This record gives sequence, C-alpha cells and structure tokens, in this order.
Amino acid sequence: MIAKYQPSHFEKKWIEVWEKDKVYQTPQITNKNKKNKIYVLDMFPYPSAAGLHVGHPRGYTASDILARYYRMNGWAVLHPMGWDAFGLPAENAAIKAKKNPLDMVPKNIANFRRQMKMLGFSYDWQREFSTTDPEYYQWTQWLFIQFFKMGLLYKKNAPINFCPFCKTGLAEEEVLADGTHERCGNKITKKELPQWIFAITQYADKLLEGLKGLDWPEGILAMQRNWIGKKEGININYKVKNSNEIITCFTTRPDTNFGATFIVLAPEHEFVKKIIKGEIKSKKTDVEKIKKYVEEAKAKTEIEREAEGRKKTGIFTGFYAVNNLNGRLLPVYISDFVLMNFGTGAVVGVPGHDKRDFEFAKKFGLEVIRVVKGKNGETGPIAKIEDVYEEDGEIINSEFLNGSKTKEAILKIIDYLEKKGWGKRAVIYHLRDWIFSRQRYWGEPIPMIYCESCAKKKISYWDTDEKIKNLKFKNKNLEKLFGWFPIKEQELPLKLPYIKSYQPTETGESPLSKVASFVKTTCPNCGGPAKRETDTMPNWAGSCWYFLAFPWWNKEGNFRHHDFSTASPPQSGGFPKRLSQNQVAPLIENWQSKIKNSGHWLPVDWYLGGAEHAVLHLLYARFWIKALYDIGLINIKEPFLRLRNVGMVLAEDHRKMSKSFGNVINPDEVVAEYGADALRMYEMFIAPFSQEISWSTKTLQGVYRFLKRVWEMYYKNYSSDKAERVSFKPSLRLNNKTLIDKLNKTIIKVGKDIQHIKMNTAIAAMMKFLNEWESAFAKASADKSIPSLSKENAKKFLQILAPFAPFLTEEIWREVLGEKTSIHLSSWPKAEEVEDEEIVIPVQVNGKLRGTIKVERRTYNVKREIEKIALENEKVKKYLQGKKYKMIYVEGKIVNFIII
RNA sequence: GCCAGAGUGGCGGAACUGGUAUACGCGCAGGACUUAAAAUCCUGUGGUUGAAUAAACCUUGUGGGUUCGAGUCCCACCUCUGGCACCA
Repeated sequence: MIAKYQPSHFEKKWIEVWEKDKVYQTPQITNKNKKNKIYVLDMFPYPSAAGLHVGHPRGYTASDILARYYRMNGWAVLHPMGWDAFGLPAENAAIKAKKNPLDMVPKNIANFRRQMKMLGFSYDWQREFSTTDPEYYQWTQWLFIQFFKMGLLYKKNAPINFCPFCKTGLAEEEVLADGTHERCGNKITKKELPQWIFAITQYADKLLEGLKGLDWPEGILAMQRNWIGKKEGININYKVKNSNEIITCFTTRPDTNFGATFIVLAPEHEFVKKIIKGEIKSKKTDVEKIKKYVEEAKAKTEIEREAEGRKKTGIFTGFYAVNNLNGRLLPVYISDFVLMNFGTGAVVGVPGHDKRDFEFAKKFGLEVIRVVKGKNGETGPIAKIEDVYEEDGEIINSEFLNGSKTKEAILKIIDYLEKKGWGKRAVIYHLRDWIFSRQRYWGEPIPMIYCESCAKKKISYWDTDEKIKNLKFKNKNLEKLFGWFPIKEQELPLKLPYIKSYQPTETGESPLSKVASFVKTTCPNCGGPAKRETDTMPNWAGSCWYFLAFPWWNKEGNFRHHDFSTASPPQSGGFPKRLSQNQVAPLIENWQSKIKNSGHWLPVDWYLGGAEHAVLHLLYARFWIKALYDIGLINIKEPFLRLRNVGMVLAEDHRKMSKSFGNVINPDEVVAEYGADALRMYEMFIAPFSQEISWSTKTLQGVYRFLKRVWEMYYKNYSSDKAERVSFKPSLRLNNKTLIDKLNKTIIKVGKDIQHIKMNTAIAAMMKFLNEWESAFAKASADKSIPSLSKENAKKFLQILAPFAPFLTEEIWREVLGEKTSIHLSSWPKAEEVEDEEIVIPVQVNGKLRGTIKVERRTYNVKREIEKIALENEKVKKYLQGKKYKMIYVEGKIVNFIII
C-alpha cells in the first residue's frame, strides 16, 4: 500500500539539506538589477524564555510565502531575521530567575532559532543578529551620537514612575490602570530625574507628510495622523491688569472669543510660579491656598486625576486679564484640568461653546454667553450643559463677526488679531518629545560623558567640534548641555558591563551608577576627571534601524569596523581600551560604504507584524530614518513601503493564551503531531491575515487531511514503485483538458492571492483543485477513461503549493518525481488565462433568478441571440408568457427581464 | 466621548470595479469498509411551507434610500473588538 504521510520522517532531513545547499542565501545584487529586488521583513521578535507563541508563525509564514513566491518568480529576495532582545521583559524575567540577562538571552534566542528552522522559514541566517550584540549596538550608540550632534537630543528633568514600596523606577507597562505597581500592588508616585529627550516634535510635519505615499492599512495611517495630532489655531495674548504680565492662550476657535469669560492656567504655569514666589500679588490673592492647591495637584498622578470623575476643581488667582476685543475683564483661575505640556498651558474659557468650560463656569459662578447660533437657530441663553453648542454655526453677539459662519469668522478674527498685534497664528501637535532615558540595566548604554569642570566653564560640545558648522537644528536647550560630550568613537561599542547586581535602584537611578569602574572616566574635551551617563536606551532604540543593517550584515565577519581582538580584554568595566585614532577608519566612512554597497535593498518592500506597533515603533523608526536622511546618512525618506498587520491568535476558548488559563498551544507539540506544513497552512487558512482568530484543532486536522491527500495523489500517479502506483494503459496517459484549464486557473488565482496576502483563499483554491483532480482520477480508474494529469502538469500544482508547504512538496518533488534540485529553486509555473468557450449566464425576471443559460463565446455580444436562448428556458418562458418586457443584458454577466 | 475596524449558515469564513449570496474547511446526518472502533471513502446539508431530487417564499446586525439589480453604494441607528481620552 501507499507509503504513509509522516512529516516527522522527512522534515528534519530537508532542513539540513537546504542549509547545506544554501538554498535560501540572499543573492548578490548590483545597482543594475536593483529594480528586481524585494525586501520582505517581519517585525523581529522579542525572544522570551517561553519560546515561540503560535501567534508568531502566523506572520512569519505569510512573509515566508511571499519571499518564496518572489524567489520563484526570479526576484532577488532579502528575507532576514533577528532578535529584539534588549528591554524590560527580559530584565524582569532574568530578575525572577535570578540570572543575568546576558546569560539568559542567548539561550532564549537559540530556542527561537531552532523553532523557526523547524517551521521551514526561508530566512538567510547568515544575516542574523541580536540588538544586544556589541557589534550591532555600537552602531545604535554611534547613531545616537549623530543625533546628538545634529541637536536632536537634549537633557531635561522629567518624571518617571516610581514605586516607593519596592523603591524602584518603573516603566509605563509596569503600572496598572489603577495606578498601582503590577508586582506589589502599591500606589506608584512620580519622581523627577534628568533624562535624555529626543526632539521628535521637530519632525512632526515631515512625519505627517510622509504618510501620504505609504501603502499601509488605512486604520494605522489614521492612528499615526491622530497621534501626531496637528492643530492649527492662534495664540492670543491677554494683558493681566495691575501687573506687567501677559498670558498667552492657544485656541482653535477664536471665532468664539467674544464669548470668553475667564482664563484657566495649569498648576505648573509660569504665572502661578511667580505668584507662589511672591513676585506678583494682588489684594485678592490667597498665596497659601494657591500653594496648597498646586501641591495637591502635582501630587496626583494622571490616573488619580481621572479617577475623580473629572469634577472641576480650581482656585482664583486674584488677577484679571483683559480681552482686547471687548475690554471684558477675565478672572484668572488655576485648575488641574489644564495641561502644561499641551498648547501654552493656559486656556481661555468660552463656556457657551465648550462643555468642559461650561462645567467650570457653573462651579465658580462665572458668566455664560452665547456667540454661535444653535443647531436650529437658537439665540437664547445657555442654561444647561445640553444647550452648549460646540459645532460650527453662525456667529452672533460678536460685533464685526456677526453673521459670519465659523470657518469664515476664524479667518477674519485671526487676521484682525494679528493686525492689531494681539495674537499670532500657531500650530500645535499632540505629539510630545520622546523621553529616551531608562534607569535600567538591560539596554544600550548611552554613550555620553559629563564633565563638571567644562560645564562650569559653559563649554558645550559644539564649541569643540570644528566640523559641526552648519547645525541644521538650533538646539534650544543648549545651556542644559554644557559639559556633555559624546564618547570618542574608538571607544565604541560602549559595552554593557557584566554585573551581579543589576536590579533597579532605590534612588530611581540606573544600576550602572553604582558601578564605579563604569562611571569614572576622563573628559573627551579637557582630559580631566568626568562621569559617564549611566542611563540606558529604551528597547525601541534597536528596532529603529535594524532593517538598515540586514542588507549588509554578515555573521562570518567583514562587519566590524575594527578588530576587537587587538584591543585589551575587557576591564572590570567590560569595555575595551581606547584604540588610537590612526588604528581605525572613522565610522562615518564605514557607514557610508556599507550603505553604498547594500543600500539598494532599501527600503523595506513588505513589512509584516502586529497592529500593536501602530504608533510607537513605526513612528520612532520613521523618525530615525527622516533624521538620517537629513544628515545624509541614508537616501530613503520612509523605511517601510507596504505594511500589513497580522491578527492575534487566541486560545480555543477565545481568551488570550496564558499559562494561568492552561490554554497555551505549543508549536513544538503541534509540529510533532501534524508536521510543520500543516501548522503553516492551518494558520494561513483559518481566516484573513489581519483578523483575530481563535485556535481550532479541528480546522488544523482538516488542513492535515488535505496534505495527506496531496501526498497520496502523487504516490498513486507517479511513484516509481509499481505497488504504489495505479497503472493506466500507455495509450490512456493523456491529459484531461478541463482539468488542465482548472489547473491554470488555480495557478493564476494562487499567484494573485499571494501578492495580496490572501493566503486563505489561495489555499481554498488549491483544495478545490485537488477535489476536482481526485474525482477525475477516480472516474478514470473506474471506467479506464482519460486519466488525470501528466507529470509535467502535476509538477506545476506541486510548485504553487511549495511556498505554503515547503517540506511535503520538496519530499514529493525529489523522492517521487525524481527531481535533482530543490523545488524551491524552481520557477513559478507559467499559466495563461484561458477564456472558456462556453459560459453560464444567469437569467433573472424582475431581478429574481429564474434560470441559467449556456452561451458560446462567439455569441456573447449578440444581444438578440442571448434573448433567443434565454427565452428557450422553460422557467423563464413561464414567467414571461404573454407579458410585455424590457431586457437588460450585461455582457457575459447577467440577463434581466423587466416586465412592464 | 473621539478615532479605527467588524457584524454573512450550527461554526471559521468566501463573493473581482454593484451582476447566480453561502466557495473552501469544520461540524452534523445517512451510507460503504470493519467482528467493532478509529482512520478512510461516498452522498446530503442556509431557513420556512412541502411526500418531493416539484414548486413557492424568505435570508448577509436593524430601519430607510439609490438602482433593472445591493453583502457591496448613500442616510440613520444598534451591537461587538482594538486604541486614545479633561487636547483648549
């Protein structure tokens, strides 16, 4: 009988053969054939101790099918894999396991790599790296230095989450929604620490503009747009009575400004600070009460502020500001609903046309004025919150604006205010600058040195570097950077020292600050004693540019810009001794030659991964690329041309897979039972790629049955072993024409579907074809008629299945069909779209289907002929008998008789 | 509240620029093989009425509209999922 389909008998064998024969090696390409390149990239994983989740292979299989499809179609394909291994989860897992992440991470990576090979992914493993490899992160650090030099980084105090009970700094992810620490359950607080901050807001406009040319899911584009949140409006200045102060408020609705009745400041506002310091005062000011209110507001976490149900609290400053438009005096309040880091930290209250302002006005007994007609033309007073009208409308009670519609009135008043010098057009963004420091061990050390003596002399880096003449961006925070210098590039990589105690510290500072041998250094400028920065980079850093490295990366060497073996072994601090300047080529030249030699792979053509990275990772990576473009280190403006999101894989019970629920599916076990091909195809078949799915073992079994039937079909038809083959008379070994037509259609359909990542329908089409092939075969065996397919045609079906099921198809290709080279190096079969000679056209009467007719190709376009054939249909005849009708015919599509 | 996505058989889902709704898979029912079970194969399978493989009607979250014709386009609404949220 036929040999049984047992994937475990041959899958391992092919993994080894493919590796030995370098089947998936990236081809060399030159500038000449770069048009035929395709760069297929997965969002690289975070290698956790648990190993691959069954969700991972869903995205990786789709990208693998794409890569294999393009390879078979003659494209030069780059399809690499690496590891995003710095960051919090590894550090926390290591703390829990009482191990150093430096020891743990390589083990996790080894397991991930083994599982990926097991699943037959066609990565070029020659290009593998981890963001934690010093050979890689020396570049991450070098790029940081370039960004510093161009003025994109500054240092500023910013609050971090801190758990007073555990005495440790926390990341956002470790704080639960109720403001407690996920591990100990205590309330967290904020702690101010100096942090490196990326001026990403300088790129807000470019990041917004760049979205226009991208082939990304509409939803992700919208989320990025909203995240950047560009708003155009005006900053209006209000003079404060009995003082020399001016308060500036940003607004997008200056058309309602005649209805302004108060002003509210954020507790952190400069004006408030002056009051507390006693620099300004009025008779009505109660400094003690204000102090108390501000302190309470600051003590509250954002989460607590929300928990209070948004009840408006606030306090009067004792001051009034003047609205230049009508001379009205606006009492100035302080309230915590106004945020210092949005707009100007001051809001002008228009309670008639803003619900939040209305609530505040009611609470403090402030006047409410209507300046826009309501939806139904209401002009009366606004007494209830339901009356507050926030939409556009016709302006009233506003002197020269009366009668104008909102849009027109906005332009009018902005021009007016600017002309009078009372305001200035302004654009603000929701996007904030990016806090880049982490007070954690497991990240790239930030390659900066602080020299107190240079700082005292007010020397900044830019005073010391002759080459930096034309700074593209004026660094507004220069005074904060006196005494800060990047390390000399011969010192790169600045290695993360191997230390025993790497847990977060009681002070909230980085654990590296406790390592004296790391901290102590000399100033690159004056040579005196200096201190290293001890913060590390966030886990985003490594993923911001990894796709630039794959094109040039080669595990076997030729990567390092200098030979570390010539340097002294790591000192206790774990970083190499300085090399003298003439030992090493400058990194900039090294970088430029790498980009020159491999840059034609860029940008990434296909980028596949989860939608959870909709904003952060994708925005940060785009930002780095735009900045690198601006300083000439790269010649692309966007990193990822096409983005597609893979849906989550839930457990069979529709919950997330979790050890505590006991519903985790382990890919190793699935492969052991059903084989890698079945797992791959199952994950592609179950639903559209971007959709969330729940695991279904039944569906997996259905796919397994399909693969088994493929296996048997080839043995029955083409096995060299006569006992396994069903024999036909030689005279009958002809092709079945209708079956070949169907095969050709299937080839075309599968090719198209792959390019649109519609793997589920591609598989359905192949299943359908197998059904047809089987019944043709069964019929032929029974009545000795024309058997199914010639070997040549049968090969084609195997080839289109190959990207989906690489193991099974290779086994049949070589062992049954006797081919000498891998099916994965063969060319995608050619198929021409054949038009059927006969076509079935549905016939409707009054829009209801009453029958179908068969029409020959040559009569498609003869309406009269169609009508004749349609009327021969018994059922159609019945409905039309003795009736007057009008006929609609859409060529080759449908006939519709309308009874008049 | 705002932004985005989605509602189709018993279930996962299919349907090109509006043109035979329910492809493919699962499940279920009946049958074959078997001492029996599993596996495998064959047949059937949206709903209602019906003896029917006769016929008719209904059916893509709900209610309207456009059209010869709507799962697909337009308007209003409901539900679910994800993200953001006192954003001036």
